[in-house]
Amino acid sequence: MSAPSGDDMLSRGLRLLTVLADHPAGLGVSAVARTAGLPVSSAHRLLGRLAADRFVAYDEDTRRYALGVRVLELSRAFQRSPAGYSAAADPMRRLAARTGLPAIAGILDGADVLLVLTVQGTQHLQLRSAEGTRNPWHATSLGKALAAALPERERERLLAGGLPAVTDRTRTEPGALREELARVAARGWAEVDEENEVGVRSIAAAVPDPDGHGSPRLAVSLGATVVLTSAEELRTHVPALLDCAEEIAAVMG
Amino acid sequence: MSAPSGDDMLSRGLRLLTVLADHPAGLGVSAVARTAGLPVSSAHRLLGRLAADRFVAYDEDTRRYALGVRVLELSRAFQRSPAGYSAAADPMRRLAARTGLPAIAGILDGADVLLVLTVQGTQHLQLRSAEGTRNPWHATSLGKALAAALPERERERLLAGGLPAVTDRTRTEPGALREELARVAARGWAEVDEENEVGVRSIAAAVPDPDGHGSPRLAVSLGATVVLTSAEELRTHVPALLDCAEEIAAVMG
DNA sequence: AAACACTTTCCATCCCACGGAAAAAAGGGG
DNA sequence: CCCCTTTTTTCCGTGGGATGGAAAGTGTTT
Repeated sequence: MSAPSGDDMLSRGLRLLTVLADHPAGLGVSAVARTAGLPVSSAHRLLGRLAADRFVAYDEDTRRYALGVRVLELSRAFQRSPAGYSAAADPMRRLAARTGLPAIAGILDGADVLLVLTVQGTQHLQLRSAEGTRNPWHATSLGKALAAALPERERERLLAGGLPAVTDRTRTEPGALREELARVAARGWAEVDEENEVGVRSIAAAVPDPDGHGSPRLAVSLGATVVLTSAEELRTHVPALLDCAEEIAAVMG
Repeated sequence: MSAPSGDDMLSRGLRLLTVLADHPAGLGVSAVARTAGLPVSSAHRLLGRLAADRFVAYDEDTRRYALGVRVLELSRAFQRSPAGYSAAADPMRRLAARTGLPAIAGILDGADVLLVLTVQGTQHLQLRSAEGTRNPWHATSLGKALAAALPERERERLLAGGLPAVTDRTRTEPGALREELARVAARGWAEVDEENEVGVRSIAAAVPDPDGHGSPRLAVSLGATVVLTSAEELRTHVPALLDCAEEIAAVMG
């Protein structure tokens, strides 16, 4: 809820990393310091340390800092870890093969859905590897599926946290969304129609919690373009989607 | 050469991250402290900060720490940055489509080749997304292609740095390897035959430096299994490989 | 040339990271 | 069930190093 990070050297350094993550083209010392809210000399020192460990790359010519190669290694390790949900990859591949559509797995992280695994479909709609992307929970089918399965307290907290419009189809009314989540919980899957991105619709189902208790951490979705796939056609894949979700639950148990 | 990192709070925290990266299953406080060479209380404090920023995930039930979701976001940002070589993706996709083989791009990082971009081939040989993987430079075609294009000083430093055997086909003689690199430099492409992984052969070409001066940072390779593709057949793809390397150079210039 | 913006270095002050130690908690045998 | 071991967590006094303002160095714009 409140500021998650302290202000020690470590948290400051990590903050610099996220600042650089928001500026892939690279940033100078003072620009980094400005956006991170730090004195220039401190930023300079911290960036030096980070660069020594190659978590940031320093371009001597342009005198700019950007993320370094070490972050790649970390993410690879993460994706292989249980938290990386690599166990979900095989069921998702089968789902994508059966339906021809791209399959995406995501988790709820704060008020965002974080995409953790993507499998390309066979159609020529190739979504760029989106792992690590954030989206507002209320604008995505993954987010709705996950929110619907949440304990009431947390679900209400999400609803109270603000529902900004992403497209002009995004639901922004807490009341209407609450009702939709009830329907989602009842039937076991969620749906989104150009609420997050114009031209894209998707369906999603939460992966049942293998532990039996607690709410699902993970959800799977199928995406499609509105021009190629009607809402009705997309719904025909709901059984396959639910199968996949249960397969994943079985594998992770 | 020497220890690259200092021993302040920041470097220690980053070291903990790499420790956790080596243990995807998760580790307890004392195990982390042991492998990182830190007092338990210090590791405990640092892990707490890292967890507060969600760079590590803490499982309250098992009391184990593992990498957290924030690293995913960082890597995504990295892959989109110029250093992530996303510009190479399109030429590589074309190369993979033309040849049917998986294409891989890598850079030299110390004595290792770090894979930064992979594109699946159309054959059923699907290499697992390998971005972030390290391999000894002298056992890979990418490494040979990059080393051959290096200034002599640096190339000799690599040769002097030790050439451990990976498979029983790995070249471990500095003299022989030096000669091979000379041939690679002359003809513009490198080749590897089960020197890094049994059953896999590959060819690689360095991407000419767009700046004109300086040595290439990036190389592209095509991989194949020995059972499906003979060395001769693989060599027929050399022109396509060189084309791709030049396309990438053009795009990045 | 002068004014400006940025990067890098320097250093005295002060704060906070440090780690040993102890407490608390969690297993694990007998 | 209790004792013993291992691990996790908390506590706290000390000292070293992080801190940030200022100045020097560097390059760019008007």
